[in-house]
Amino acid sequence: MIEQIFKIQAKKNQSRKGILKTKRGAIQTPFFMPDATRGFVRSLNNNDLIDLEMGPMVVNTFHLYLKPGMELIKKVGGINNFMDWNNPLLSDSGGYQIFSLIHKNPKMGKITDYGVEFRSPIDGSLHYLTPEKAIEIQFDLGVDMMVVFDDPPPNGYTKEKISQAVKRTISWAKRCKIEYKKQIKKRKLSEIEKPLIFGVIQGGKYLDLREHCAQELVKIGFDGYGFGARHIDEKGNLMEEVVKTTAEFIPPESLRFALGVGTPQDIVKMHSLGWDMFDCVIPTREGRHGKIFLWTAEARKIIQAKDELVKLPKEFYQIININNEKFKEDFTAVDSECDCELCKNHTKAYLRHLFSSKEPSGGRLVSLHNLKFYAELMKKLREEK
RNA sequence: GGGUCGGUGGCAGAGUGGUUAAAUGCACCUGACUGUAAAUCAGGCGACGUAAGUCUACGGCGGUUCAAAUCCGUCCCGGCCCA
Repeated sequence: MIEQIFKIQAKKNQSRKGILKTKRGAIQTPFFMPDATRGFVRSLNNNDLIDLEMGPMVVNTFHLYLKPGMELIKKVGGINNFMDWNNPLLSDSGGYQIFSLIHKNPKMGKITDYGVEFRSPIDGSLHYLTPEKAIEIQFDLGVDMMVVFDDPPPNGYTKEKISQAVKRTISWAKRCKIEYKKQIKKRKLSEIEKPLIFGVIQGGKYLDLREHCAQELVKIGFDGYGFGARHIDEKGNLMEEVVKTTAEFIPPESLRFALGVGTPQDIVKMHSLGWDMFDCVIPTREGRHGKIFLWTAEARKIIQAKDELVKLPKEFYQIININNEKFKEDFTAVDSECDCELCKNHTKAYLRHLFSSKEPSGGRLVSLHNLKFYAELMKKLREEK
């Protein structure tokens, strides 16, 4: 009998809480992973991330394969060693780069049913990624959780084109699973040592395509299933019905990974609809750009009082832009109730000065604050009765 | 004192008769960012007006011209060279 890797501890309506076991330790769900795409969370260091107690991070197959390259990573015994990071890691497969590089700019590569030719954003050189190769690289990285190579089309594509991407995603998922088994055998990995693997459900806004994709992936069998492509519409609003129904296509005992999600609001909503894992660049990227996430006074009270977060008003937080002129002579703290490095030590006026002077420590301070905000949010979701 | 080059929007700096409210960069203001080609990108940036538009502007004043930042005269200011 194989030990259960994901144990649901509590379930309320559709949202759930549980414990996920990985080779580098257990993780309570729901959780949010900061993106350390190239082996680092921009502007932060390991101690920052340990202090935040967020758990795992996300690294990227494509970016690490390009730089520093797999030869070097194999030499140091994997990406955890290279990063000096002993907590779990999840690697994304490079599938997203089909969307972010090629679908957005066809000059960046070519997609075929067999694999994908990428042009390196670093030096323009050509690289070929197949489902098999993406899996092999992720084994070489030595991560705890990996993702299949998938094809995430823009939501604006025709149903026919999205259907084609679904077909490709399913076929690639099969090849990934075969390669996954092959690698485990080849590397003689035990049940405890083997990484978890996630399928990714595509289908855009079309429920029948999502359903078909999910069914086929479940047949192949994965430890968890991701929501692929964008979960929001052109206006940035959550595609609630699609997200909700897709979760229902996934067996309850499997993990549900909302890739690239998202805003605090989207995370809360998707968790309430049955999703367990999240990752996004928003807290760090927007942090580097001067956008600060702040609890409203009311939400802060609820957070501290251990009330139900879902009962919060729709706007439980606000975002300020520290670059705005109105903060020029604002000598108050960003958030007087927050105990992060930024809020404890600096005024808004000083932080604005750091940004105005293009001093990178400004972006670092806000990234820290924003991740703390996300950490508090996730903790709150886990504490919900 | 003589010669010479020059004075353009917050700054730097193009433009040498009409296509110029004036390139470009910086600064400044605002916005975007969702499995990171992003310490990036987009828009705005003389005044008044929602707008069409109107007015005021290229050191000062005065000319030439249908038309001047651009040509002429003169004055003021600055750099360099000579005495």
